[in-house]
Formats: sequence, structure tokens, C-alpha cells
Amino acid sequence: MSTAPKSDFLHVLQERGFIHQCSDLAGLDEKALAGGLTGYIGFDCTAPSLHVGSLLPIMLLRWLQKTGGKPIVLVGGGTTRVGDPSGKDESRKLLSLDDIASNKLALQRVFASFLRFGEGEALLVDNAEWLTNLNWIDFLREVGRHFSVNRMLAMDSVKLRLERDHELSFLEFNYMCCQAYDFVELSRRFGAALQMGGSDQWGNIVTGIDLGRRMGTPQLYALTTPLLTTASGSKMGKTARGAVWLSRELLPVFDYWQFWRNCDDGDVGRFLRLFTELPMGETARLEALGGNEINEAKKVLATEATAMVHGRDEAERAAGTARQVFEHGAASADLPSVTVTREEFAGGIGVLTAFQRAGLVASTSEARRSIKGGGLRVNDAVLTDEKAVLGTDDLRDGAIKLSLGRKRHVLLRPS
RNA sequence: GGGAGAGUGUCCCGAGCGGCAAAGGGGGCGGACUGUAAAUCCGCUGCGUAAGCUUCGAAGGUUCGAGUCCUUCCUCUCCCA
Repeated sequence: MSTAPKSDFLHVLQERGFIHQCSDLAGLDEKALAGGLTGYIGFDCTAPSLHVGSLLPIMLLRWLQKTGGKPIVLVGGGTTRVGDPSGKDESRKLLSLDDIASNKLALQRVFASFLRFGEGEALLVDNAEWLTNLNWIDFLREVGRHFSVNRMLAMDSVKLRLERDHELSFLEFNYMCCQAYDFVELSRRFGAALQMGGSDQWGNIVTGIDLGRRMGTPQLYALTTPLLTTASGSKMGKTARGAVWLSRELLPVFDYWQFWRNCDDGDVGRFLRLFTELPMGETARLEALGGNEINEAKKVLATEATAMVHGRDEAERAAGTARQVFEHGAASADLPSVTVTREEFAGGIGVLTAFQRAGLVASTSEARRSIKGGGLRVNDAVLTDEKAVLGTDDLRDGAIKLSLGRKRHVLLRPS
């Protein structure tokens, strides 16, 4: 880290704070400078979409492409079939092949907004292509003999387990080997020289480099990002309502915008650097805003980060909706909405049911409690009667505005 | 294979003489104060618009009554082999 990187790629990553560890910064810099650096990151397809927790690695691939490199998204179609052992106490149900396939599609869709795919551009490959056809004995003879158990035992992830006498299953041990082998395959097939990932992936990546050396690939490199926690110390991307998804089917664009808008003051600068592509001068200016003014920075952050995933138009619209709702205290037709059938509406809907239907509370019992605490509002009026029934009289511009607290609003419309 | 211990409110940790919808935290949500922030203070945190119903690893049993006692089973941890 003594000398500043010369390549655009590493220069950007360093000044924006993406780099936690690198196996050989100078060597990688040379390689990037020579042009055509191919790097990849692996993603499991266990979930129906990606959430903000994966955003950091995604940004790495994006920067790689922007600075002239070639990013590869490695989908863990093969490894997912085995089941990642790290999700331990849950009885890990094996995902059906159909689920894996549909999750993979969703993954593709998310990446489409971050990377350019096509001839000579970004690539999306599935490790099922080579992993599922492996023969156990052949694999042991050709690849397995290169793994040094001595080395693997010395790795932090393994060592910790052993020292604490925690069990480490053979499957887990092999998961690491699969990942290492992926690196070699990607090097051979596509000339990938760099694998990136979160700091927890360090051991796995380095094992891949080691395997590559023994199996005669060109020099491989590792680069990891810092583990991202919020200023209040919690893990990023999980809220009580669930993960902050990157696809609008799972999380409305407005809610995504709100997620960024509501970040801690202390996170603004870092997030601007990591999750937007604003020039450093601009991020520094915004970060320096104090007191009330920091809110302007948060709006910029929210809009920029949202634009990256959902497009500029959608982001601006979310910003506009927020302005109406929070700064003018008005309803907005663009708030997330939930529809109920006309017949149901005609008969009158109890408020408890209405709020549950809107997804603002999980159960009618919870709705009841929230009413006692004064947290629910109908058309901006605090709700006090849990027996109240909503009907046509409550419609304002064809919808009823239901609110939970100051921030969460949903429109209920008859359809 | 032998011995010791543990699994509690579907977020986590964690008390629980046979009367328990179950102490206490953390987290989360809501309210007040603010700036849609942080900190602080207060409230809520099983389902059910009622009666009531269902929770303490699983299944049985004892009892008017079981998280608590008995039996079997499952899972995890520790010690010996």
C-alpha cells in the first residue's frame, strides 16, 4: 500500500475504500495496467434475488468493467446443489433444480442493470458446467493431490473451528476445494486472473491461488472488500422487514430509496463512495455537510444508489414521492399500493384487516397493539378505534392512505 | 462404545419451588424530542376484531393442572475409549 496504484482499476478501488486485503497489490496493478484484466466473483443462487449485502461485490465488478477490465459473474449452480454448509442450524433443505434455475434467472436480471453483457463484455457462467460432471476418483487424482491439508488447516476459518473443538464437516472442507477449483477452471476457460469477494472469502480465494500455482495456471490474484457494518455496528442489508432486495418485485423502488435515505449520518460519506459513482470531489463535499444539511447528502445518496439498480427515472420518481409525502405531508399516487376487490370493499373493511392486508402489520393482533400505541393512521388521522370500518367515505382520490409511524405509507385501493 | 450436560416465547441471548401466555436483556417496531439521523425517555413485541386458541426439541405417560415429574426418541456440546 506504500505506493499509489497506477492502474485505473486499483486507483479507484483504493480511493473509494473497497480494498481490505490483496494477495499482491503491486503485481495485480501491473496486470491491470497491461489491460484486459479478467476478474470474477461467485454468487450462490439460494435466494430469489440479491440484496444490498451483495452490492459491494457487484460494484467491484462494475468498476472493473468501467476501467477496461472484463468481469465474470460466477453463479454457483453447482455448489448450490450441494448446499452451502455454513448456514448451519437450519435444516438445510436442498433446493430443487427448478428453484435453482429460477433463482439463477433472477440473478441474471439484477446483473443486467449493473453490467454490459455480450461479445467481449461481461460474462455470466455457472459452475454447474464443470462441477456436476466431475468424477470423484479422477478429481482426486488430478486436482485433489494438489491440495495441501497442512495449509488448509492453518487457515483462519478452519483453525478457529479446530481450536474451539467445533465440528467441521468433510462437506465443508470440500466446499472450499470446489471454490478453489472454480478459480482454476475460470483461469483456463476465460483467462480469469482475479477473484474478488468479501473479507470472509479470503481463505477460499487464496486456496484457489495456491491450487492454480500447483496446476500451472498463470499467476492468480485475490482481492477482498472490508466487511461492511453500519455506523451503529449492525450488519448491512437486514432490516426487521427482511432483506433489502434489489428487485422491485420483492421490494418497491420507493422503499429501496427510503432505505438509503434513512441511513446513519456517519455512514453517508462511506456509502457515497462505495455505492454511487459520483466523483470523489463531490462525495467529499456532500460528506462535509453538517447538521440539518446532511439530509441533502442523504437524498443524493438515495437517488444515486437507486438509479444504479432501478434506473434514473424510477429513482427520480421515488425522490419526488418522498418529497410530497415527507416535505408536504401529502399523499402521493406513487406510494406503494395494495388493492382489494370491489365486492370486499363495498361490504366495508375492518381497519385491523386493512392494515394487515397492506402489509404494514403481520397480524391483526399486531395491528391492535399498534393502535393502542398510537402508531397507525388512516388518511393521516391517528386511529383510535380498532373496530372502525373503512368504506367509500374514506376514499381520497380513489385510495385510502394507511400509515404506520411517520415513514411507512401504503395506499389501499379498491379495484 | 462408556460417562456428564444442554435444547424455552419460530430474530438472538436467557431465568423459570407442578398453577405460566411464561422473569430479564439485546434486537425490532411505535410514541415523545429532532433533521425521515444519532443519543435519551416512554410503550409494545404468540394467534384471534369476541368467546377463546395454540407455544418451551419430538412422541407418549403421571396429575384437577406439566416448560417444570416419569419413559422413549431426536439433535448438539463436553469428558473417557
